[in-house]
Amino acid sequence: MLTPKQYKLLMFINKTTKETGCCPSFDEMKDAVGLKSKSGIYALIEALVERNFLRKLPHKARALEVVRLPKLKPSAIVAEEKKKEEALLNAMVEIPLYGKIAAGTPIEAIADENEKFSVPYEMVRGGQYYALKIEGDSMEGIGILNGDTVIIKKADTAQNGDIVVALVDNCEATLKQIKKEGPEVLLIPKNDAYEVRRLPASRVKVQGILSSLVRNYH
Amino acid sequence: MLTPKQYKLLMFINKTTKETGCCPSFDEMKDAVGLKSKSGIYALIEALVERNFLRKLPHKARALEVVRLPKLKPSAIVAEEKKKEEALLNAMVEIPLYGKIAAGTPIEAIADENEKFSVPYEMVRGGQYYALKIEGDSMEGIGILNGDTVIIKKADTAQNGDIVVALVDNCEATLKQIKKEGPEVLLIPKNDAYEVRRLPASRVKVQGILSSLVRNYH
DNA sequence: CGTTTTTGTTCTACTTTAGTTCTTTTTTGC
DNA sequence: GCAAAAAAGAACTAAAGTAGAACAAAAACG
Repeated sequence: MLTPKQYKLLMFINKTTKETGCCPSFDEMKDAVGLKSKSGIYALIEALVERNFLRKLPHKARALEVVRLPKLKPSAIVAEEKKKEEALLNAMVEIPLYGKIAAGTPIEAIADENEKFSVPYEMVRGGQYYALKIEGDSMEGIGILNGDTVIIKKADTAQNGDIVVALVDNCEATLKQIKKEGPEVLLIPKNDAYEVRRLPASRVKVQGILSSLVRNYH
Repeated sequence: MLTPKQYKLLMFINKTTKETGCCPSFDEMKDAVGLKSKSGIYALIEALVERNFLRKLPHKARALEVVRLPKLKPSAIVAEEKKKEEALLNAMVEIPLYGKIAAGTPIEAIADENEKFSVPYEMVRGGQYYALKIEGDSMEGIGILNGDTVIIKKADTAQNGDIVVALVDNCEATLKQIKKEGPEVLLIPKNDAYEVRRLPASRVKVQGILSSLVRNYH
């Protein structure tokens, strides 16, 4: 349908008009698709207009409109994206470190937007993740220790038995195993020194599921 | 679609109309977008009317109406995409994954050169590191569980109390806490079901010190 | 009401930015 | 290695933006 260059240009035009609200100029386009002369852009745009992907208001500058987008990506683009994905596999990703969460007595999970935690991309593929620093020993029984960093996948539902970040009464967050019992929810610590909390389901919100754990010794 | 100036003016008109309840005058607009003459504003407005972003009630002053605004992506999405790009630049380091090590009965640390484990660079800064997969439960007491991956810093000496990879009789490697007692060395599991091994120092070689731990839950 | 002030429109002249067309060069695929 | 396609580059045309002034129309005001 489209050549890779045409596809790439069309996507760039679509993206920038949506992001900035105004159409890019030919020079901006040539930089974006990696050409050194805008005559090439002209040819690509003519082709896209002819195929009815773009419309241009005649005798106007910066006046292109995306008519439609192709359903299929050119195979060259698909291959390129696969390569990018592979590159990501060897890259690191920063996820927000939202602060400390009690594995003992519950405290608020403080949302400090500035702190970041770096993890391998594979750990956080497909989904939104954040990190929390464990404070307390209530989950010691399953090897989650004071000072560990846990990586949480955002979710608002969980299976019975999952370790979840649970928000109680909209003000205190805690890491516990969850178990549903009819209209009630059990928050189960993994340390005999702590007691299971039994709460009406309405007071408990799941904010994420434990996905990984990282501990540094020295 | 729009030129940058047109976009800026449209946004200004939209904003002030909503905030003050009445449309700004041409002079206010020229100050807002940084022009010194309002004739330019006139031209911009004509262009916006022509593109159907504005409507003006004829023979009225301060009588512009915003018909529509260009569709923008939510800024959150824009920011997220930018972050993804930046993530590509973040480097990860691959360290050898030497195979499974018993945290229970000792087995050989199999040196499989091909397997790699990716970790954030910060975790393995300054020193040589390798990864091992934990098999067994002998270190459960300090939160090192079956299936965990531990990151070991190469070293041939250790402090009392360190968790080390110890090679016994040059053939079996195991992860244990180490303690020196005169001519002997104690290898201490952290699970009451296992017994402390007491060996002459000559039979035990330290091959590394536990540095970090990574656990994946799902 | 008519006068003053504010506001909008038009015109000219000019600069900058953007789009088009053409020729030459490079790349690509048989 | 040759023909076709793609890209680069220069030269040109067109549109957008800038500025100032003159003027017309609408709003404000006593």
